[in-house]
Amino acid sequence: MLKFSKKADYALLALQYMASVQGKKELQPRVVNTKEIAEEHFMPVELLAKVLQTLARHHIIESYHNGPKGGYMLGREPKDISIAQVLEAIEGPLGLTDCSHDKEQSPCDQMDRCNIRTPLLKIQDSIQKLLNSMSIEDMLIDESPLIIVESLKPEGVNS
Amino acid sequence: MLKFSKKADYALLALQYMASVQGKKELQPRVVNTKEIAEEHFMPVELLAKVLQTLARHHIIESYHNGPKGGYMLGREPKDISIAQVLEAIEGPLGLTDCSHDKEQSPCDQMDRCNIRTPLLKIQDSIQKLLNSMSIEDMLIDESPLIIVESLKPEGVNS
DNA sequence: ATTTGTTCCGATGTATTTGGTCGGAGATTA
DNA sequence: TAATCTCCGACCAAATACATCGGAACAAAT
Repeated sequence: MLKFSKKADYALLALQYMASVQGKKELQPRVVNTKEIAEEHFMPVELLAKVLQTLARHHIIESYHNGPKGGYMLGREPKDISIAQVLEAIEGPLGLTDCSHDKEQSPCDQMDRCNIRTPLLKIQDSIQKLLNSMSIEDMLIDESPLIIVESLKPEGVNS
Repeated sequence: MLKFSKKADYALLALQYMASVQGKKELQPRVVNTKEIAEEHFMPVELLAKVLQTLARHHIIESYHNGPKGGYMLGREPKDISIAQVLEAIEGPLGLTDCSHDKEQSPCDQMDRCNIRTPLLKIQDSIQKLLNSMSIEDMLIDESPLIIVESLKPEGVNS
C-alpha cells in the first residue's frame, strides 16, 4: 500500500543524481541531459524525459537550453528541494482520501456519515510534514537524518 | 498521491461504525451485518462484503455466524486495532517502493545505482510508526490525538 | 425434516489509472 | 543553411482497482 509511482521513483533518482554531480565541484555546474541519467540508472529514456519535463514545469529543475550541449540543472539548492515538493509535482497534491483537497466539489456519498475524515486528515498532515522535513540533500549522504514520530494523545482520553 | 483505495476507506468506516455501535452499550454486544453498514454509509453492498471478508480472514473482525441474525463483530477492542493493521489487511504490506518488502526477489533494474533506497526506507518506517500509533478507538472521539513529527538531523551534517 | 430466507464467500467482467512509446517543434552548432 | 541534438505534447497498451454476479453454508421457521 501507499506505493510511489515509478515516475516518482525516477524523479527522486534523477534529482539525487543531478545533485550529486552538481555538488561534486562547486565551480562548473555541469548540465546533465536526459539520456545520461537514463543510461546511468537503466530506466526508459522517454519516460524519464516526461518526468523531467514535469519537474521543469514546476521549476524544480531548469532546462538549460535546447539543441546540442543542452540539458537540465537543478532550479535551486538540494537542501531547498523537499521530497514533498517533488512528489506533488509528479503525482499531484497529497491526499489519502478524495475529500482531502476538496475544491468544494467532492461528491462523496458518505460525506454525511463520515466519521473518519478528521482523524485521517491528521495523519495526512503528519505525512505531509514528514515528507517536507527531508530534502534531496539528505539523500546525498549515507547517514540520512533520523526521523522520529511521536504520538501525544490529549489528556483526559483514556490511553 | 499516496491515496488510499476505496476498499481501505470502506474498511475504516465500517470498523469505526462497528466500534461505535458496539461501544455504546457495554452489555449486549450487537452483531452488525453487511447490509446495515452499507446502507448506513451509502456504499455498494457487495464490495463492502468483500472488504469485511478480508478483515475477517485477518481476524480483525469475527464473523458471528451465517444465516439470519448473523453478522460481524470486532475481533478485539478498538484500541487494539491500529490503522496500519487495517490497511495492511486490505492493501498488503506498506511499501513506498517495490524493493521495500523484498523477499529476495526484487528484479529492480536500478538496484546498483540506487541511492535513494535507504532514505526512502526511513520515511517508510516513520509512516509505519505513524499509522501504528493511531487506532480505531481514536477515530471514535472528535478530538483525535495530536501527532507531531520531528526531524532530528545527525550532528556534523550541515543543516 | 424440509423449506425458506439470509448470510458469507469465491470467481468473473468492466473502467480507470499507470507505464511506456511515438513523432513533431525548437534551438544551437558547424 | 543544413544537420543534429534537445525538449515537448499527444497517442497506445498493460496493469490495477472498482464493481458485480452467482454459488455455498447456515439457522430459523413451518
